Amino acid sequence: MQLSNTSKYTIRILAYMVNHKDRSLISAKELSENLDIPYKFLTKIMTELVKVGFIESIRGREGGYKFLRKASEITVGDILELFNDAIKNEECILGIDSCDPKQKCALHDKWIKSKVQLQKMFRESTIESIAGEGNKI
Amino acid sequence: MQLSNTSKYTIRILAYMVNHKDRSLISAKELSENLDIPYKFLTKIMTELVKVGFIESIRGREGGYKFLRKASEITVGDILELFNDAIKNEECILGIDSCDPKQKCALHDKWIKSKVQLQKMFRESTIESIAGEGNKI
DNA sequence: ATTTAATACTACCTTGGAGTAGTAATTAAA
DNA sequence: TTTAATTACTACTCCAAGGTAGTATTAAAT
Repeated sequence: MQLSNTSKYTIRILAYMVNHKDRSLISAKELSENLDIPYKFLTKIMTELVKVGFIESIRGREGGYKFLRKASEITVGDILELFNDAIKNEECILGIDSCDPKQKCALHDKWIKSKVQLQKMFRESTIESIAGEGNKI
Repeated sequence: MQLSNTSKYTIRILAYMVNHKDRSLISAKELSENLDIPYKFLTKIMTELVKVGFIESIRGREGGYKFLRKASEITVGDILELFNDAIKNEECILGIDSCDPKQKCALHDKWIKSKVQLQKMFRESTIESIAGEGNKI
């Protein structure tokens, strides 16, 4: 029960970029070293983030990445969605296909309560809120 | 963000066995068919459950499995522990090694709140409570 | 022009979870 | 004593996540 590394990395990458918004471009090398993420794996993620439009890339010497969207408009939930890592709403925690409000599995109601709280947390955690306040990244 | 199939299957297997406690033995075939779990994968899990002492097996014709422990004394949490599927208490949700109360990651406090609720739910959900009440299994 | 530092692309390797196949061992029934 | 029905064991396959390697492309600095 945990997030994928790709999601965890992405959250930290975007938060780092927002924390250094003053600088026009940030390189993969800097991100890799400061966030302790394997360089090659990181660049793979970055290319994906470029493709979905979260960031922009400038190639060539002195190149790097730039955060494109508003930090207050991207949430942890969005990132989890992107990497298919979110908690699916229909999905029964015990994997029972036909589990629904009429014929519930034993954990149904309790799980919904936890699930709603988790989803709320993910949805309300913007990159902006994660970046600021001297939080560890 | 979900449980492993092995954990899901095990919860349902044990609940089914408790629901049929009147019968002395239950076969892998019956479990596989009624719970819609791949036969070979199920027997692999059963052997594991025998090894950790949750159930007992009788080999040979007319053989099968028997629930050994008290249904009120095995929890979903125990099962998640068994398959290394539980939420680890020390583990930062963003995967930051040095995340602790003194130097927190941005999700730290919110995550703890959700985590505690989840752990409580898993710890309080005994096989007995899952089995009864006409719940879907 | 050449070099250098950067991103992008293609192809691979590794690991663990999930699942399958075949056979051995066991034991009651026939 | 043979057969049938069961669990146990060994050894695989398949797939996706995580990660690595090498090369191509780009563009500023020299």
